[in-house]
Amino acid sequence: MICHIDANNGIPIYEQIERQVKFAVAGRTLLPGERIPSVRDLATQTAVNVNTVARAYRQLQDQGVLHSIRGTGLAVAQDAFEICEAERRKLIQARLRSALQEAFQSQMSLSDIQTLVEAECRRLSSDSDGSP
Amino acid sequence: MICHIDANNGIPIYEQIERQVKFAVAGRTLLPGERIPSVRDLATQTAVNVNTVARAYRQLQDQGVLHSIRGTGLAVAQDAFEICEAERRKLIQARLRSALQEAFQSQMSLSDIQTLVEAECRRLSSDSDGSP
Amino acid sequence: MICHIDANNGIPIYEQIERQVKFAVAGRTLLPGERIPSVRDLATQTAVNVNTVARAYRQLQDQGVLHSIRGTGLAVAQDAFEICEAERRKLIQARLRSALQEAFQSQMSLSDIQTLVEAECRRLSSDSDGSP
Amino acid sequence: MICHIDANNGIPIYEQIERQVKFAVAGRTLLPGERIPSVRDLATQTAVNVNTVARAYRQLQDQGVLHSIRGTGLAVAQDAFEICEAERRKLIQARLRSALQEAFQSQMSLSDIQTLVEAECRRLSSDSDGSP
DNA sequence: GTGGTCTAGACCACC
DNA sequence: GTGGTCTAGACCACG
Repeated sequence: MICHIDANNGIPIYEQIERQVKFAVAGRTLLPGERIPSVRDLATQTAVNVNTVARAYRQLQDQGVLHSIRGTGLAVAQDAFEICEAERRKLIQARLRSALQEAFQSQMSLSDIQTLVEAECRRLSSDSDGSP
Repeated sequence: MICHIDANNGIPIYEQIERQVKFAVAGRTLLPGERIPSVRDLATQTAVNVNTVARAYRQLQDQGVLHSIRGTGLAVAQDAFEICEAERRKLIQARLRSALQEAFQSQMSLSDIQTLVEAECRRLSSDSDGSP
Repeated sequence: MICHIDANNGIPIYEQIERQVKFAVAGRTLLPGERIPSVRDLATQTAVNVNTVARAYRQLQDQGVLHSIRGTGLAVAQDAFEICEAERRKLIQARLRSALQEAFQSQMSLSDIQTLVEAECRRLSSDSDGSP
Repeated sequence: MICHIDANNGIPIYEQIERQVKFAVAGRTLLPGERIPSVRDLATQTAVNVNTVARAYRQLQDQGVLHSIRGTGLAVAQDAFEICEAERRKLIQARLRSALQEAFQSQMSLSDIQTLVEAECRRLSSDSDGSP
């Protein structure tokens, strides 16, 4: 599993890790039962402190996404996929909704909003498609 | 001018005030030259700390949206409308962009995203249309 | 609020704090809406590291027992009493159950168990009653 | 001898094994002189690491419950019954005591506690009695 | 080797 | 003043 951390984007590092693990599970990159990298491995790999990774993993355990096998490490829980998929949808929907709501409330017209959304979508797909 | 503050949504209170003032100017609710509520009034009205309101006002002054009238308080600057309109677009675009980006990065397909956006737009326009 | 910590009883310190806060709420010592000691205060008062107290408080927030008032501190949530009361009952019941179950499974007779329980209860009530 | 291990209940696995061996001896399921499963057998049978079983056995030897028969394995010591019976009482009493103590400290009344205990006892005896 | 806990000390944003 | 995050380094129990 690969994990990209941006230490200066305002979002707490442990939350970035949390989210990326969840999204990986929701996207079938991480399968139920599979072991995840040890805290020490992920810490060195991402140049983040061990405690920070441990915190992310701990919170994922609290949410039932991971479960610990004593002395052996952490693995994705059997029912993690459902949890993560629901979570992903919820997170994305919430942010999208608040953004659109703000746009709408500030008296921007619906067609203006649509135009903006389409422009962004084009940008995103071209970023991932052709030119890097 | 009415200002709604949510103390626990993660967005700094002073920033919420800033945004709402700017959006009010951009939406012609606050007109250039018009006086705005005193720091104390807005503070008591919104149950927010005086320092926090003062900070928001100060930053609005720094950006040229407000200007002080000696001994009388603060008023909307003459060229505030242009500033705020541009600002509004920028702010909304930024938030929308980051929301869409996240959706896209989480391996949600573009068509799924579009569907979600449309659903939200319908919800918003129906909220403002018929039933309150 | 007073909090007693035993650093060497095997139970994590943050968990001891968590439990004592919950029990205080369940026992009406801490009332909904009431402010709790700041992390720094409780830390010095109990001779525990600030981070450890902060962790306990954070987990209590996650469970909806506390809520933070930005820049002001933490307070007991409005519906904390119900949560804590249920939690208390659950915790106690679980431990009692597992203890009794073990006793029973090891072929100790029910009357023996009852005797043991009564002896303990007498000990406990006399500890708190008369002689210290 | 049958041994049930729960890898994630907080109690160290070696301790679970220790307890269960002792309780088996105290309950006349394992008789003095009888051989116990080899480290490897118990390990595979319970899906536990060999080292962990070895550790449990070693500690049982240290306490005089088991003794090694050169080249043949381990057997229950001749005076193991007395040791284990006393130990069983001690272990059960300790756990029961701490559970009751916690209940009491959390401001639950003695009569409430008694009620809870009785309910649990009823449940236990009915579980073993009629319906499996 | 694994995760878990704790400490100490620093820095930040917010009020 | 408040809580929140992060780092560094230590120690522990478990396998």
